[in-house]
Amino acid sequence: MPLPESSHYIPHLAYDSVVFGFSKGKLKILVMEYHDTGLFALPGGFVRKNENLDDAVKRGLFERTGLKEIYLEQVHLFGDINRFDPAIMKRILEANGYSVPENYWMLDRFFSIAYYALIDWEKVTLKPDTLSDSIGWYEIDQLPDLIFDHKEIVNKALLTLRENLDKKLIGGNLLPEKFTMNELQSVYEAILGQKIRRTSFQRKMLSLDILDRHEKLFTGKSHKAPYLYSFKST
Amino acid sequence: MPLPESSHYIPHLAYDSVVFGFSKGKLKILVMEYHDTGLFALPGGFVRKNENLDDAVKRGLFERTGLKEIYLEQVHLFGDINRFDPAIMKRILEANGYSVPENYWMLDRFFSIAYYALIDWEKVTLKPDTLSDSIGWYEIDQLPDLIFDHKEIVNKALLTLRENLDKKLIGGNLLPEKFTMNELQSVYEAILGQKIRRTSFQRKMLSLDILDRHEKLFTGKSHKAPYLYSFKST
DNA sequence: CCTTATTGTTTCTCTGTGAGACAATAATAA
DNA sequence: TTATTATTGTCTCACAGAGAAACAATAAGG
Repeated sequence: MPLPESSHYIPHLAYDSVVFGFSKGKLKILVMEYHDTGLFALPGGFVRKNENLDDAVKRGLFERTGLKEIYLEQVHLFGDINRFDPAIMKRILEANGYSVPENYWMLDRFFSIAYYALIDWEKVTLKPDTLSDSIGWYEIDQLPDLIFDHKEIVNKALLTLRENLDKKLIGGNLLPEKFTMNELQSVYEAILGQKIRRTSFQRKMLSLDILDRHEKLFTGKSHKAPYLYSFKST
Repeated sequence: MPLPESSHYIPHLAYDSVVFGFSKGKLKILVMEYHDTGLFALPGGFVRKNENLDDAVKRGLFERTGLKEIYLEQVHLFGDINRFDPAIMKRILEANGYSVPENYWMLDRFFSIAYYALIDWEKVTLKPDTLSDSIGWYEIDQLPDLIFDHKEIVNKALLTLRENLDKKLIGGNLLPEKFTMNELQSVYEAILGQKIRRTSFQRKMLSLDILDRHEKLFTGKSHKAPYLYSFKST
């Protein structure tokens, strides 16, 4: 596969996505590792010249997760001069066997538009892109060192997610169709990074009138079985 | 003055700023009118190749308002293909007497990063840029037709401002150093677009412990004089 | 049938807000 | 000087929502 051509993409503009998933009570994000470099980064990419910005992000996420319908929110455009380091980009490309021309476009200054995505962890089929040999889930507080300002991007995305937690119905995007109140509470706790009072949370969620109650979930444990809930479709 | 050269600026990326001011009880924004076109637009500009994004926005606002220290918040990156219309840009340039080359960079597709700014209306000295013959204040609900998607940018900026109203201490940036509780309430009402209960507002503001109370303001009206307040510096 | 762990609900308290009442007061009119 | 008027600062009462804890229901195991 040849090096991507400048003529196909908008120069100086990249996107980086913070893909949140939830499993085993922990909030996690997707991180890629580039071939033979030990460098970790957020899944990102470039915008084609005839492509809407949002579509570019969706395309990148589809290629890596197999998901077509993804909940997306824009976070911030990072545009400091020093956020980008062409030496690192060159190292990544060369580690993949490319010989990089002197003024190759991917070594220029880059702005990055950050998005966060919320996905149901179970529905994902991970696939590394051509430059990387792994893509995987990392707990939010156990991330490896990330290139450029990607750590800052993660922090800003998490902050934005927290601010949106009450305004937008976020829980549903990180859980399967049906879930228990306890699971929903765990999602909120993982996002906020703190414990929530069980009874208050249940009362509030039920009073919002956004949940449908379904059959009970019998887990085999020796105690009362919890109800399953789903978010109302309308 | 020659046409701006492509080599000095980041291609495909512009910024547009929604500059909020407050006077006579109304929320207003700055709008420019381009020479001999009848076209109105938000004050915007381009990012120099060796310039931080935030600095570019500050530079543009300084040139038009004379203010160095401006409260800025990023709003959104607008990146749909169809948001930009090269014909309009060509018309603006030609109305200014330029002959525009075939593939001139300013006719390319543009992304626009939107910011809002909050300024003290009294401190501003307005100055149109070279392409426009006027820059002035317009009430938020009496804007002229704006080019491209600038109306949408205004709406999004206002929405973001509302969401930030409680989190960030916004009132102080739109008022002089000292102000009455009534003036502060008017700012909140103008931003929210609805009346607020006087007593609740006063009680809440005072309980937040963010205001210093100063001397009374004697307006000459025949009623009790209100106190002046300022935001605490720390 | 009793125990255990967890869930769903209820109760009590405290805080903050909506709504309105009331007192204070700066200038004007009598 | 005194009464009037408009607006401000404060207080009171009612109500809604959240924190904290108690209590009842119940699925499985012993």
